[in-house]
Amino acid sequence: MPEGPSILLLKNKLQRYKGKMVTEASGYGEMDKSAIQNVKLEEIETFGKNLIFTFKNFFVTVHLGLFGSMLVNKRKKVNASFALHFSDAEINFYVANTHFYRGRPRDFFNYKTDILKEEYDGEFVLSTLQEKFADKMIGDALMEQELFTGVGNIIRIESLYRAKIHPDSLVKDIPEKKLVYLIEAVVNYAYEFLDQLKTDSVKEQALIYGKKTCPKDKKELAIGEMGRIKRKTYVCPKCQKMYQ
DNA sequence: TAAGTTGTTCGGGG
DNA sequence: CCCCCGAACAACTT
Repeated sequence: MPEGPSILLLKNKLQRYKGKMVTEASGYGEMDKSAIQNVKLEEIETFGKNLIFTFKNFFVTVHLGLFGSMLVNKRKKVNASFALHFSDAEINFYVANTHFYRGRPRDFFNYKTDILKEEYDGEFVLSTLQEKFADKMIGDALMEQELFTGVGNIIRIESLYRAKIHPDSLVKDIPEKKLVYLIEAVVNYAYEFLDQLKTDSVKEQALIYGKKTCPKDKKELAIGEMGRIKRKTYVCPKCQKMYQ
């Protein structure tokens, strides 16, 4: 279910639990939950596709993968993999991967790469992209969470279309101006995605993701796996330039 | 009904 | 030691 914007939306929904006491944690996940007992939930944050629950000396990340979901004060038939309990409420996660960290999130995660954070730094992303990912195809590089934290398949497809770049173009062959435009398009579209989630219209409003033809000239899209990554890719071969 | 999917981790081989 | 790739995992929709 989730790319970065979906996780940010979940975070926003949970803000009312900030400052509340967590009475206990449960779930079949293997993470040690013994420290999460009668502790105050100090912050709820995100980093890319991770939801972060911050306590005084530790924090827990929750990642929903492809099939995960969250319910507040409701339960599914299947067991939760992780749950936080309050005196009068509960947050349940299904098919979620969790990690326990001692310390603070900022000491572990580089907020400069998170497409939905204030601290996002497009210049840092650009220079890292050119230095460390020059020989990769841009369609693959966009999925690297250490560089484009929070980008998933939909944001990848849609931002490449907006920037008119073919995903199989090597980073080193793409003019810097185009990369700058792409990096801006990623963030702009991520915020559009966030808005569209509120009306459940992400797929409807996508320009080429899940579509058969290009909205510009109604020509057929190329659809299939491209690059190294095993994800379905949508491209308009006419609009999106292959740099080489 | 079987296939497809907004994702990551792990381990083996090169 | 690093990179690459395939397998594994899981639940829900069409």
